Amino acid sequence: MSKNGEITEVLTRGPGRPRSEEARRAILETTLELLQKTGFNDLSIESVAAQAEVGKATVYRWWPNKAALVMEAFVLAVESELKYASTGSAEAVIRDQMRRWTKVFRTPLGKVISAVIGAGQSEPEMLEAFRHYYVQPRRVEARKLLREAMLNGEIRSDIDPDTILDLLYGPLYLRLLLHHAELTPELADLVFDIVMPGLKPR
Amino acid sequence: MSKNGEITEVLTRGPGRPRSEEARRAILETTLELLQKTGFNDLSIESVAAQAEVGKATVYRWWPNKAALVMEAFVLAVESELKYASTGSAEAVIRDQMRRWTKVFRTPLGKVISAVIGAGQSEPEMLEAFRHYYVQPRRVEARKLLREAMLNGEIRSDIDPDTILDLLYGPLYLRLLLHHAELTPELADLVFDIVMPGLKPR
Amino acid sequence: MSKNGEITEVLTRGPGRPRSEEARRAILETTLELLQKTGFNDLSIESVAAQAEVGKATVYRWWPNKAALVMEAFVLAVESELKYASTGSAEAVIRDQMRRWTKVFRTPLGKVISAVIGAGQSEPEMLEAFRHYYVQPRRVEARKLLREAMLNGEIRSDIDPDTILDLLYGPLYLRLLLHHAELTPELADLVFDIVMPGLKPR
Amino acid sequence: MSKNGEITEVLTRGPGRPRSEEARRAILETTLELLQKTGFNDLSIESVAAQAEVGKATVYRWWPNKAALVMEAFVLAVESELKYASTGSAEAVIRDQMRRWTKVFRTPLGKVISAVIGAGQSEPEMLEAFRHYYVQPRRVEARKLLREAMLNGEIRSDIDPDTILDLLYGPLYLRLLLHHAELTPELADLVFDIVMPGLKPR
DNA sequence: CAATAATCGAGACGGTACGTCACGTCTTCTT
DNA sequence: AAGAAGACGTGACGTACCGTCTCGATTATTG
Repeated sequence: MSKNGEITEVLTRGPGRPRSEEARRAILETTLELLQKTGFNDLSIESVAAQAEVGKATVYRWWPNKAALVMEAFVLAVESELKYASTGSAEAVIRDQMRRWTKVFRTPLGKVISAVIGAGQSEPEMLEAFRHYYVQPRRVEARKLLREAMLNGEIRSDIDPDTILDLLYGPLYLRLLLHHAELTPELADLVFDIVMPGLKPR
Repeated sequence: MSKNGEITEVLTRGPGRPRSEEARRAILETTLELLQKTGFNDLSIESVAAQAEVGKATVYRWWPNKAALVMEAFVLAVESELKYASTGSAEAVIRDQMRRWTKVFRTPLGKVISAVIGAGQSEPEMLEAFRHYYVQPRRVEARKLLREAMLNGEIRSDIDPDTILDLLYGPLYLRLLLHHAELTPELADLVFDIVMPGLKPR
Repeated sequence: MSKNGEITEVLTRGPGRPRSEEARRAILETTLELLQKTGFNDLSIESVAAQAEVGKATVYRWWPNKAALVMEAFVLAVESELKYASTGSAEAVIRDQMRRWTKVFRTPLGKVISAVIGAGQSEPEMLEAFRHYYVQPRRVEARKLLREAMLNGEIRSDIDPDTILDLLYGPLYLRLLLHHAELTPELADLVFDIVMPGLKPR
Repeated sequence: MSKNGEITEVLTRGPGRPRSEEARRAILETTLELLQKTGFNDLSIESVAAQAEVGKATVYRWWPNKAALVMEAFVLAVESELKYASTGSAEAVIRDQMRRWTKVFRTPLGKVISAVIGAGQSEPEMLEAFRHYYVQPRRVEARKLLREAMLNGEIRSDIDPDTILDLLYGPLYLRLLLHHAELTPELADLVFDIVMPGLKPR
């Protein structure tokens, strides 16, 4: 993310004016706003700096390029969304996760996520960051539950849990990215109900 | 695509020097080449014109912007790939289609397709073109087979055939776009085998 | 001027469609019109062709460049103005010529003439044409009269007649080109009256 | 000239990187050089920027168009030439000025001046600048001397001093612009000698 | 409490690509 | 053959951002 991790910044700080937290926030918020409004391609650092009322060099001092900036803005937008807790059986939790996703995808954040994936097709580190900061953290719990269900004999154990998650989320992502059909909680249920039988042990 | 459809161009042509087919081909081929090499973002019309040894104005005369140009180049690249024929049962044909896809996605064309979808997140008409020129033509046969299978009672008839195709192809697209795992014919088989049971009539 | 002199064109003509006199006239008239309206720099052959409803190639077929075209338009505009006749003594005739000039300079033709001289600062052949088609023909009579007056002892004979004409017309041209003061027949008289004493034999 | 007058620029300067004096000089010098080499029409801002090793935007930041740029270059070239001093009677001083002019007109600066007047036929503000920055400053002294000579009864007082200067310099400008005869100090003397008798009180 | 140092905003800098316009040439059909 | 129509490669136009730089001003730590 930013050049200095938070810990070192607090404990040992050299002389000189400290980084303006206000500027940082303004830049990231403006980035998110413009990202939703104009998309990744038309988002210029020039316009971020102008709208955030910040010097252009201040942006470049902390983020090496547009991708890094957008990435951090994206992470900021997405991290607050992680605080949830589902309870119940493995199947109930995953089904609940999937439903929640379809709802998140329909907020402005959905536009940000598809913009990030889109930009990632040109910028590999963008994609890497998306997987690292978004996909993986969200799969942790589901993966654990799937493994437990495999041990319990509730689902087939000859398939990689991540592949199962690809099967469940792939159709949702497809609609997010291709816009050829609506993305609804009902679709999440349908996908889940169709895929599950195939996961039962024979 | 181009301003004049081919038919009217042949039958009734006004005065004036006709469009140079050579220039058109050079531009589209160069576009494809650069698209694979540098991606959508770094592809500049300036460089296309230079490498195709064509005036920049000639590009702008026929394509209003980069998206339109890339779109037509994409269609050109993709249309020759449509000529195939699978035979057998509905399930056999669809399984075969899916396997073939995973192979196409690994050629340079795969890079073009993901670039198009990526760019489409910023440019709606790009996405529209992708759906219209790529997705739909390829789904025609599968959709027909699925409908027949529904009538025969081989698969559930309470699901939209396109949604079924989303279920089958979504996981493949996910790997194409997120690059988090490999895209293999075996994956196609696995997806097919897991999804199919859920489609059987209860 | 045009590639083929008029005589050969009439006497020996090859096969093929003859040159369109209508197009020629339309081009030259449009040129004059645009020359007065927009000046030499902003006059484009593209716009001449468009406004004259003529193919661009037709312009280039007969005139090698903008300068040549403007030159011929200028000559056309100016040649009708040559038909006059002054009578009387040398001094009376020259004074009359000078007065007439100041009047011509104030018509739209004056704008054309100053545009031609202006353009001539960049294009030598333009200047050459101006001198050949405008200045020289108009000086013929005055020069003859001056020489006679020298022989008669009315004016000094130790000065080149053309230098005398420079003395008389220089101040007028200066006002035409610098626009720092008005160009009036009275000025012509004043210049004449001041210069003449210095031309009397001592 | 430039957007900020020099005085305010020194006294009160806003924030931001200050204008590069080096770039300014390089641009103006390159402009002068190209103006003499290629004339006004063929001088492109693109080539000025390239040869001055300066971004094109830097030129456009400070000069709105080619005319403004050439004008300031012209003023720069001409202002150093003003520092001279003639002494003696009114007639001696003016004669001396005229001779000096014919010499200046034959240096590369002469080419610049005729280019400026030529361009001025299309661009009024160019002409305005020429009169304001070149003609007027140079006429100040001569005008003063002429007025004194009128009061002393040495020359007619019924003629506007500027008209007298038109009479003296008109013939010189005519040769500068029409190139039909050489521009020599002897011509300056001849013009002076012929015009003066007509200026004596009757 | 000064000196030092890193930050801030502002904005100019050398560049690159944009999309447009006119150049002068060409290739077609029509007259 | 010459006409109009109009596409061609070329190159300059004026604009927008890029990422870097240099200012004066501000805000912290250090001697």
